[in-house]
Amino acid sequence: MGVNRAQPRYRALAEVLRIDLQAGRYPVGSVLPGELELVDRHRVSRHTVREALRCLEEQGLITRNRGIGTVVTALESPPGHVQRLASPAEWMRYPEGSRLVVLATDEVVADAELASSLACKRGTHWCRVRALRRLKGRGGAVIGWSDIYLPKEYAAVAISVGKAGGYVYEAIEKRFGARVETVEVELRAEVLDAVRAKGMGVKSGTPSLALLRRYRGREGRVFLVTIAEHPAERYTYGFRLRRSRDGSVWLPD
Amino acid sequence: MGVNRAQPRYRALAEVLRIDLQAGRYPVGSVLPGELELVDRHRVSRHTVREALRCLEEQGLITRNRGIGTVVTALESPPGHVQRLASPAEWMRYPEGSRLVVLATDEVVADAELASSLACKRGTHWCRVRALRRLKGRGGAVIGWSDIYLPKEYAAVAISVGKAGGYVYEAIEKRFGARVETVEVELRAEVLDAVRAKGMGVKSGTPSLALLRRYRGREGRVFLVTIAEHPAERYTYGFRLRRSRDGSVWLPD
DNA sequence: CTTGGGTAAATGTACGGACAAATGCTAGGA
DNA sequence: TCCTAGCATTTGTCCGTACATTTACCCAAG
Repeated sequence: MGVNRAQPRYRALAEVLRIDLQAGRYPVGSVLPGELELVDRHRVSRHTVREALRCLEEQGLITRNRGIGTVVTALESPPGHVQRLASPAEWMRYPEGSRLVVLATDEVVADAELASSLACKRGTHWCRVRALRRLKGRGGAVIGWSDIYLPKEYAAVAISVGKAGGYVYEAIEKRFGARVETVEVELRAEVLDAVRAKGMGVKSGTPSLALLRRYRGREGRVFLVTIAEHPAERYTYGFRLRRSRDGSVWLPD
Repeated sequence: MGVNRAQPRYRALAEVLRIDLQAGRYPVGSVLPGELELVDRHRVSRHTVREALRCLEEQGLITRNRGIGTVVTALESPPGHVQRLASPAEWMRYPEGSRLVVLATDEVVADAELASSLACKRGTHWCRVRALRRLKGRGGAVIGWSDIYLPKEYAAVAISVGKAGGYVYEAIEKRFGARVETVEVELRAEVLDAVRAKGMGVKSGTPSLALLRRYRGREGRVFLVTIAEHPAERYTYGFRLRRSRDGSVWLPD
């Protein structure tokens, strides 16, 4: 059993299924044959089938739903050049850790631009917490400016921002019994406006990394949006990836 | 068996082990008890133990080595606030795909600044390929500028840049029998210099997302470095994450 | 027509066993 | 001394089985 094969069976099966997928046999949104069906077809154990499906799941090609089946979510990743790295990555790791220092809490009404960022209608009311991100320790350097937007009904958690550990979204989950299902992240370069530049003590017009995170619940409801600005001279984001066992994906190191 | 538990056993075990780790019982670099040992200690099957270890592996806390054992690689991620998202993420997905159009290939000698980017000594010689990234199709918009640096001994693959699909690092692997083990990614905001601004047809001084990727082989040897610039007005990087089954990590959607 | 329960189907969890493959170490021989 | 063969240890792969949990669907009762 399992002697001297170049590739383990589950990986070979994953490869076969991936090729089937990309050949159009199972379009996006369709349901793959059940695990037991695959057991019969390929004459392997269910364990092997499940390992194979796990491979495809890690590559983001399928999702598995109890009671429903295994659904195809993508056929493949577009052949970019060097760009496309399927990469588990820690998002935003600060050297030594950092903390938020709240500057102000107020209520704002979304204008056109803000509405686009918050994915809401113009005129919607939000609770906004403005804060500086500093390195830990007395007099720690300011490395960023965060604006945290909460829907009015969650405004109560505003006071917990900057308090001891834990994420804002976790505070909302705990307090209101909701659950964040997805996060949308947007990243772009900007030049700092005067207010934020002054608040962080850098020159107005400094290039800055703008990082937006939009937390959504089950039906797409927006729970929380944070917009962080990091001046180039104060902060560079970096991480390292290593190859997974089978070489198909990149993992954080 | 397995009736009405709030949490499956493997996840509970993962939690226990994670707490042990963070309590300092197994310092970074140390070897965890073997799987069979954990089977005895916790009175569960090896399958359950392995699932638990897989959880910890996905969180980046351990790595498992056949014949050696399970090694602790991290105790935890520093307690940021909203920032820290353990997140498998597709890195750089362009809308509709894009292609590289090579502008020039030349040889450069690393000055102090470049040496820092390329993680080499000053005075080292590199083969540099300069290229524009455009959306596909005739007259596709220019969305970025890439500088690709190759060590002199790999200069032969320079001609394959921009040619049909596949990554540059894969070309190196195939041609020279090497294997990329890790990738370091650095991200920051910059203002474009005159040359690149002109090349992309934007105003000099435009804010730009600078993305550096440093590919390394087994002994840390640098195989390839790419530096991509994306003007803010031309490109925003975005992706979506969803929660993993057990809620411990974020996966690409 | 709506609501409820029951059933079938699908994946998830968990147990058991066995052998393969990689590594580190040791003992023995050249 | 050095090198190799072999052994013990550890994780990887693969098989089998059973039951739990979730979901979709049908059908009967109200």
